Amino acid sequence: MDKKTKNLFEARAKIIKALAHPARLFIVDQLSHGEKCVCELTEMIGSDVSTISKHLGILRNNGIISYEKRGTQVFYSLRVPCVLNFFSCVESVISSNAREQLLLLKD
Amino acid sequence: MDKKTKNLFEARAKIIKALAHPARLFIVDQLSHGEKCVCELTEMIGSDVSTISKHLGILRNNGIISYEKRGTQVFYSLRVPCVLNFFSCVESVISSNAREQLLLLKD
DNA sequence: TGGTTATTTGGCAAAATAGCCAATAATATG
DNA sequence: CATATTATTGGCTATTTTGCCAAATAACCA
Repeated sequence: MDKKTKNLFEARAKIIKALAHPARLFIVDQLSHGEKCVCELTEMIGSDVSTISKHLGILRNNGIISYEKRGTQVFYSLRVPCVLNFFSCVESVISSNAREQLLLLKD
Repeated sequence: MDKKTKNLFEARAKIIKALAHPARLFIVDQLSHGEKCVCELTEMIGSDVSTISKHLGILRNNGIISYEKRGTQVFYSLRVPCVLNFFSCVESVISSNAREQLLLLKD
């Protein structure tokens, strides 16, 4: 694999890795319904604020979400809505796996 | 976040995590052109066979690829082609980030 | 059967990730 | 200004992931 190809796939993996966490997927899902402040997301997820802030930082640094500061609050929104397309495919993988499991049980 | 929601997003993250590695993305990309044996993928990627085999195991265990044994070789193929849709979105994130970088340089 | 090739598995050390607490920064408000 | 609120950052430990080597497994062939 030449260097250029390697860089390409590393860049792609970096973006996907930024999404590869339950809390971060939940955040993306929530932001698809409109902007949310850190406190709202923290409330919903139920981890420490610092933890949520770090998750937001990962999504932000990878250009998946954007933010706007208003007063003491920071509001995040989805910058690249196409990531929502991931969900339907992931869902089909999950149900396909479940069907496979059922088939195996029949043996 | 209730338990059901938590489980849902954990299941989704597990699938996405399985894809979140340069070598594994490369494998998915290659398999989109047709089945490949472990030796071919190993040759292309240039890591140890055992490393490639473990990557394949992760994709396989998450239902993203399937395999068929023929003789001493094992041929892998893409089980859920919709994961290829990820690439175009990821690409748009990357180019959007690049444009953002350019804007920042102008300041 | 013995040897060869292809692949997987076990085990280990290094690196990356996650999540908490404490400390800091920024802004609003009395 | 002092204090409260909201969010980010630093630092730490625990956990997970990665990738190599060595060993085991499987199928083919002489």
